[in-house]
Amino acid sequence: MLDTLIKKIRSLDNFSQNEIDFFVGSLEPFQIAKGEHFLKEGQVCRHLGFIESGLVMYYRVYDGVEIPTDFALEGEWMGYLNSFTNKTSADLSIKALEDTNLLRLSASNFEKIYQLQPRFIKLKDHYTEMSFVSHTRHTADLAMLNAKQRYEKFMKEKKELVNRVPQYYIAAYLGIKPQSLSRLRK
Amino acid sequence: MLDTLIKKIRSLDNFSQNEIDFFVGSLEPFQIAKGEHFLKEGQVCRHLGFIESGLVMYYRVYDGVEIPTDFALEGEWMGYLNSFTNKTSADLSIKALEDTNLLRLSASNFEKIYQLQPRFIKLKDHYTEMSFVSHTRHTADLAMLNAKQRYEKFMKEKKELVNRVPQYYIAAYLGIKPQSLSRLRK
DNA sequence: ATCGTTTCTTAACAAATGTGAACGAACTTG
DNA sequence: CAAGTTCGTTCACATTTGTTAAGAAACGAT
Repeated sequence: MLDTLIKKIRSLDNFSQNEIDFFVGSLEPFQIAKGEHFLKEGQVCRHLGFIESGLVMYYRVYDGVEIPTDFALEGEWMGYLNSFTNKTSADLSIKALEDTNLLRLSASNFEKIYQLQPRFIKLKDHYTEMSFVSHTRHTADLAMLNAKQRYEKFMKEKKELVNRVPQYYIAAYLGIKPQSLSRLRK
Repeated sequence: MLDTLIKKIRSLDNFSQNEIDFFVGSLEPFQIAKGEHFLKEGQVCRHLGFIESGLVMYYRVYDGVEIPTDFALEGEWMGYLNSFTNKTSADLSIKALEDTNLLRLSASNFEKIYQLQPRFIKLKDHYTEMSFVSHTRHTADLAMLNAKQRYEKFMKEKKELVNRVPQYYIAAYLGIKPQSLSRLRK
């Protein structure tokens, strides 16, 4: 999985082996047990994490109901960049839906990496873009498609999640009641 | 309106008068007529704009239908930061819903400002955060609230927009058919 | 001001989604 | 393994939202 990470970094810019090594050396292994939080609403996000294995959910609590806004799984970065960058308290939470192994990068280590080679900012910029684009897509889906279409699109585009995320979270993510999702599945 | 802008910038960090002057001097006045585009899908966003007067809409086209994802009005910054920062082609468009006056900041001028004082990056970081937060809120609203609740929330929180954005755009933004919105208004 | 176009409203009906309740399956915990 | 809990399914019924069509109102261009 580290290969994947390095490949991803290289694809962003032409970093030297030295720089890559320094970057990788700044990561620390970290585990989150299923159900535990990586980030809680109100906290400042002090790390980004590269997921080696497992699955996490970003969510917002609305009237006591957890509404997922995104998911991330092995081979992807996770964390709340706004909070990480601006040190503002997060307005959403991130928790593990499975036991999850991370390579964690602290804000202070990111600072050092940036001092060494400012082009590493591209990592953040790229990740911001990915995350923003995926969000506005989902928003447009919610605004434009009916429940059935949203579910079909989810099935088609998020195959990896279908059997790993509980139905009721998928339902909430799609803006559907669990019973209705159950009906659609027939 | 320039006062507002300067106040906003000062609120982000303790910039010197010199730096502020340099920043303001990098802006160029620019007009967009109602219906004209500031950015079209597929283009790279080469400017940010501070809106002096007017109103613009960010939108995505879905099956020939324009789905607004956000609005911006006088006193606010506009532009597609992902595209601006990463020089990637935009996956959404921005057009004026009213004749709009901007102070425009080009990517190359932003570069110069950043050379002078790297802390100006906070402008972008802050703006990214605002925009991301407002998006995930809207997403959660679409997923969680029914049409009536979404409309009521919009009426309450977006008073400035209610009478300036055409109904059918408000409807599309809220994920409702125009006829249904009309019914709700009674 | 007039004509043509676009936007908004209304209504009847159809379709989709929510609600509440019940039940069994699957998963935890002791 | 047993008991308790959570999760997923099903159903009947209520409510919301979409659809189609028509006309009224507002807007723009000549």
